[in-house]
Amino acid sequence: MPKPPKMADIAKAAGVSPMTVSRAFRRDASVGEKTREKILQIAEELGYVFDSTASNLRSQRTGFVAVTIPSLNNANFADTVRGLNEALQSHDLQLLLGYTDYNVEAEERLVEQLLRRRPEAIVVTGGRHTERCRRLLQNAGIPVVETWDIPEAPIGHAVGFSNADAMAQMVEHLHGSGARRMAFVGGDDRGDTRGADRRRGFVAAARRLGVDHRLLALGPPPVSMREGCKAMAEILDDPDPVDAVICVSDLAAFGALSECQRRNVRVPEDIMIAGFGGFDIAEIAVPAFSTIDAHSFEIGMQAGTLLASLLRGGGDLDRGRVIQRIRPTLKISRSTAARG
Amino acid sequence: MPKPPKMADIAKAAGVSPMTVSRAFRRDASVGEKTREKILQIAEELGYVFDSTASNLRSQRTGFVAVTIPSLNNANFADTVRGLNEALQSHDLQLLLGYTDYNVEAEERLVEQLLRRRPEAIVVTGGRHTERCRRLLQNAGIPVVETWDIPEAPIGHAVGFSNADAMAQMVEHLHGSGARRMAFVGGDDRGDTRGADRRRGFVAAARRLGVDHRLLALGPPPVSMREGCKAMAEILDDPDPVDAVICVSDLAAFGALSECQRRNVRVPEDIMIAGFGGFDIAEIAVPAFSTIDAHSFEIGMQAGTLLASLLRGGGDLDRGRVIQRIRPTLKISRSTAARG
DNA sequence: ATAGTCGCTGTTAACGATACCAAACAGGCG
DNA sequence: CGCCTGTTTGGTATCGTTAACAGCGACTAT
Repeated sequence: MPKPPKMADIAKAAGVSPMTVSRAFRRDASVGEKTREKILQIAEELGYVFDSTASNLRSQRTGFVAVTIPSLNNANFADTVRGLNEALQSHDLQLLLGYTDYNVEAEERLVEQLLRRRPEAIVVTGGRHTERCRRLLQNAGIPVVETWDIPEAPIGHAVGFSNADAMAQMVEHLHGSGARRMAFVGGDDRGDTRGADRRRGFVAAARRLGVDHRLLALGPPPVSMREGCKAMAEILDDPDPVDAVICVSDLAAFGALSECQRRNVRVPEDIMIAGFGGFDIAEIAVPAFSTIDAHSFEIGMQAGTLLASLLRGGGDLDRGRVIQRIRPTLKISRSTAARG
Repeated sequence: MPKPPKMADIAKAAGVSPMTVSRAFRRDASVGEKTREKILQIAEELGYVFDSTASNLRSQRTGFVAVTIPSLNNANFADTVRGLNEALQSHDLQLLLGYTDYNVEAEERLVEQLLRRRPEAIVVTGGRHTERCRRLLQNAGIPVVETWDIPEAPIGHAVGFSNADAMAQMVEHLHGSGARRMAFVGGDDRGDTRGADRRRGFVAAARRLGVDHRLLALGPPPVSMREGCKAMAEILDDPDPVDAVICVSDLAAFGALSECQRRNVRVPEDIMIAGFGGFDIAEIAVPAFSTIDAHSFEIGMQAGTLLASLLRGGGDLDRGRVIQRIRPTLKISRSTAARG
């Protein structure tokens, strides 16, 4: 098997210097139009594939943007990644994706692994990190964006919202619909700081409104539909049930809703249900249930746009620390309608 | 801002040669245990982060496995990616992910872009590619795995199943439950070859069984819940409705189911519904609906395991072309129960 | 004692592209 | 015709690591 051709081979075949071939492969470079076409054609014929490993080393630019998310199998984070990708791909920036499985130690390892690849920027989910992880990010010398939270002490930029406030809004809405005894269904939140923040917001708002409240924890995140079923089963089996159930995610909320249907418990007449995330299912389920749309896609898009302008934007790099606050939307549906 | 340290700096600080530092950072290399510890400690103190761009170039190994999937926002593909990741991460192989948006031209561009990064292997979804894309993959000189289909003429290895056969199985099941007039709800399938295969399987089986059948196409993939609603609305508005509806994905099936609930159409008594994908929702919805579990995670896991053994497995690289056939599981639920 | 083996460390020269600088060339203008 | 400006092209050194090989001391077997 012959070795694959390199630029020097193309150069020889085209009767130009390797430098000219290099220029022919880049948008910005100045090469005669005819020369470029000839070079590209010869490259195609010889089956040349540009080698970015060499380019990366010499130019000290990889075109990578590293991204850490807790889990791929979560429509919210997937949407954020989609937004990032959309904003970045037109600038020749490639996502380098890794997941942390809702675990800050795993995040630290992952971040180190990603930084070895010399990304030009890094996007992390959440604002809680190990000490060493913070240090790594700070010293990396590249733009850092924390998403989904607005951390108290951001490392670099941030695009997110207050999970606690968003949840508090939902509690107020339910209270306005007449709910007086509420349950919060969440997961263990050692690693899921967003889940923990939502729970905090729930408790704070419930206290403030003087609403009776209880908490259910359901094992490690991500909290799925099945867990929602179990939680609702537990709630309904309780001799002294609640008026309203708020779930840490729409998946759990749907599980809860389905459990009600199985038992012929009416929603919202017998019990109200609300979720979090703005998933399609909240709108499609019967009855549709109330949720909070955190605008996952938008979060990614904004983080991506910010990075694109920082990395490829020309001169105005010094806009300092950017804290982008997204406003989650409360989407009210029949599942939390006030009782006639 | 001082420049970040490189191996030579660590070497100087530790009083050893750069080569020894290099060895200290690798598992396999032979370095004195004391020396290694000292080097790693000094590296940590100086905030050194290993630079794989240089390593990649010199060693001609990147540790990348490139993956193309149609869309991240699809639980099935996300599961496959999760399986891949699980199988590969313990071998120091990083996924390099890109999406094609169900478009073979976009796939071609993506594959070229990915190959520039010199991955050690590439996993693509599906068996249909542009001519140039096939050529690129063939000439890349790395293992190629096609997943989710078993192509007629595989480029390299394959891990998948016959979408057509799987769907035919479902048609047979519905026929066995008494359905005699069926509709298939799918998307435009210019790019979605898996969707197209499922439709083919549906038509073939329906013909074979002499079952009346019709097709609904609902715009570009991915087909979502909303499209399922619309399709079911159309079907129910038809003065001459069908017995059973098979959807190209579970999301569409759930949409269809919810439309029935809105209209108080009973499932399965008035109409049967089946989906595809083995999503959680099929099991949780009320009624639970029948689906085909394609074992998405397993597909990724097997592709990953295969690659790990090819790339890191030692000597037995020559096992030739591997065609791994996954057997999808028909999961039968109440939505397609035979009428009493 | 001597050769052979093993474990560890050092030296040199790449990997394949591009930054940087210099040179060749074309065209415009007085 | 010569000078100047701007575009296109070429030569050289280099990015930071590691493959390949050599060297050195310690230990074992004969």
